[in-house]
Parts: sequence; structure tokens; C-alpha cells
Amino acid sequence: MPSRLGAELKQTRPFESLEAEAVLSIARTAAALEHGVAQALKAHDLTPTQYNVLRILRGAGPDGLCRNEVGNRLVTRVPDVTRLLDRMEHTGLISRQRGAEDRRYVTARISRKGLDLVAKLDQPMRDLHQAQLGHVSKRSLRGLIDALAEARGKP
Amino acid sequence: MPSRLGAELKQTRPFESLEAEAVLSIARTAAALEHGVAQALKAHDLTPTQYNVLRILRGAGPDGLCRNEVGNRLVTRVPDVTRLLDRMEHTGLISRQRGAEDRRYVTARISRKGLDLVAKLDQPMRDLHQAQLGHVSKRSLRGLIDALAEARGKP
DNA sequence: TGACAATAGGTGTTAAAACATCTATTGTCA
DNA sequence: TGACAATAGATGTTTTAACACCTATTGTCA
Repeated sequence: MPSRLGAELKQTRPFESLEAEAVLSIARTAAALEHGVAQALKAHDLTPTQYNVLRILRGAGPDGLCRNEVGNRLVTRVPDVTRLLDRMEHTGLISRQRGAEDRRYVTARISRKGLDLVAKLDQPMRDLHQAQLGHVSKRSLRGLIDALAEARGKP
Repeated sequence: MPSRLGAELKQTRPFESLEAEAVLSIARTAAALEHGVAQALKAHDLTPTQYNVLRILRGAGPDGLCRNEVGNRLVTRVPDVTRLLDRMEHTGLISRQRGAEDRRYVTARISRKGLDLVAKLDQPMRDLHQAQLGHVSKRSLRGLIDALAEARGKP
């Protein structure tokens, strides 16, 4: 019985291990989902990472967050948060301010424009996630989430 | 009871839906795993995508594959396979040849150097996958793989 | 057969990722 | 207090991703 993903990729030889198959399954699924998200955001000139930043800063509230903290909370590790924020400041989605007490810090805050944009995207994103995974049973999703947490070593 | 990923991302508000949490879980796990793969391949000046191409062409055998077919089999959708293959040809990992019967096709084949490189990477990659997911039970992995296939809509 | 659609690749350009290195500011401790 | 490590960001450079558009070759059909 050939594995599903094996057939999907038209690869004849079976996977070397369950672990290898899982790594590829995760990568392939993530790529497909992110592609959908990217397509949905493109109409608003946002990348998934920028959208992620907007949600993070909205969650942080008026106090904002420093660059490193934004980087830590990102779903995907980004090695150049400075210029990511540069671009978002340039398009007016966020503002930045050098710290008064400790002048090493630069606090980033979401702007009115940024808040409006994420607010407008809330429902479409809900719909998208539903379209992407709505056909999967709650039970499967729960198991999936737990297994992924285990895979990341956060038991 | 706050969700695991919610705490991990230091996000206070709970997820809007199980589907949204699953999408983020998949993205985060995939990023972590791919980062590990990329680190392992960096010593050989290979990106994960290039490694993927090498494995695809090794699997295809001496007949090779045309550009589009390589693109179709890639784990992640790549919008510029031509220059991906350009680079790999330039570093001597593959060769390309314009088709004789149908001159639109260009067949890509893995070179001796490419074969040697993937062969040398087989064991390290096995070890890496084991290190990344070896702590997850076979049962969880099986469930994970099945749930991801379901998520991709390949039931 | 000759126009035209379809298919397979290639090119040009802009934006973003990746990596190393550098400056400024603060903390620590002999 | 004064050297020096540690922290927070910024900058420079190269590579790659992403998107639109262009060329060459073959298939189709009036």
C-alpha cells in the first residue's frame, strides 16, 4: 500500500521513515495553506509576515512592542525585523519611537490605518481558514494540533 | 485552559477557531523543521529546494525530467524553476539538454557530482529527521500524516 | 495551409530573505 | 570610575522569491 503523499508527489520509492514522511507532509501542507493566505492578502499589498506583525501589534495594544519582541512573537523566524518594520512604517501601517529611558529600544505601534486594515481582514481570514480546513473534523484538528505541539517539543 | 500555541506565542487572546489554530500550528512547525533542514544543508551550499530537486532527479533516473515536471513534483511551489535549475547547472549538480523531437522541452538530469552529493546526504538527513521527530510516537505520526493529507484535501 | 491557440521555457524587474558586520547605549565589576 | 561585556538596532551585500511579460515550438482546425 503506497503512502498518500508518495502518490501525490509521483514518487515511486516509498518513504524511508515515518518521520521523513511527516516532515514532508508538514512542509507541503504549510506551503499550500500559506499560499492561500498570501493570495488573500495580496489584494491589500500585505505579506503573511506583515499581517502577522499587524496582529501582534494589535494584540500588544497602545504600549506597542520593541523590535526584538515583535521578532520573537512572529510565527516564522525572520532574520531582518528592522527592515520589515521599515517597510510597514513607510506604508503607514505602524509607527516607531525611540525609547526615552533606555535609548536602545525602539517601540513599534500599530497605526490607525493598520488597525483599520486588520479589522477589515478579520472576517475574510476567518472565512479563509474555514474554507481551508473546515472539511476536517474537530477531532482530527485537535489531534493535529496536539501532535504538532509534540513535534515542536512543547508537550 | 489556554491553548498551547497561544502560550508559546505569548498571545493573550485565544484563537478564534480550531481551524485558525491549526493553520498557525502547521506554519510554525513547518518553519522550525525547515530551518533545521536548511541549517544542515548549508554546509553543502544547498537550499532545501535544491536538495528536493536533486532527490526528484535521482528518483527520475537517467531519463531525467523536463522543467515543468520538476516543478510539479517539488514539495513547495516555486514560481521560477528555470533559474533554480540554472543555478544548479552552474554548480554542476545537474545537466540540461534541449529535446530533439520536441524542441520545446528541456530535459534536466542529475550529474555524477549531484548523485554523489545526495548520496552523501542520505544518512545525515535520516538522522536529522529522527532527531526532529524521533520523540513523537509512531501512532501520533501516523495520525499527523493522515490529518495533514485530509487537510490538503487528499482523502 | 495558414492563422491562432496552447504549451514549454526564458527574461527583466522589484521586493524580500539571509547572513555578516557595525554602531549606539546600558550593565557589570574589578 | 573606567574598561569591557551585553543588549538593541541598523546597515551593506548577495542571493532568492515573486510577478509580469516575452520568445520559440508544436498542435488544431476552419
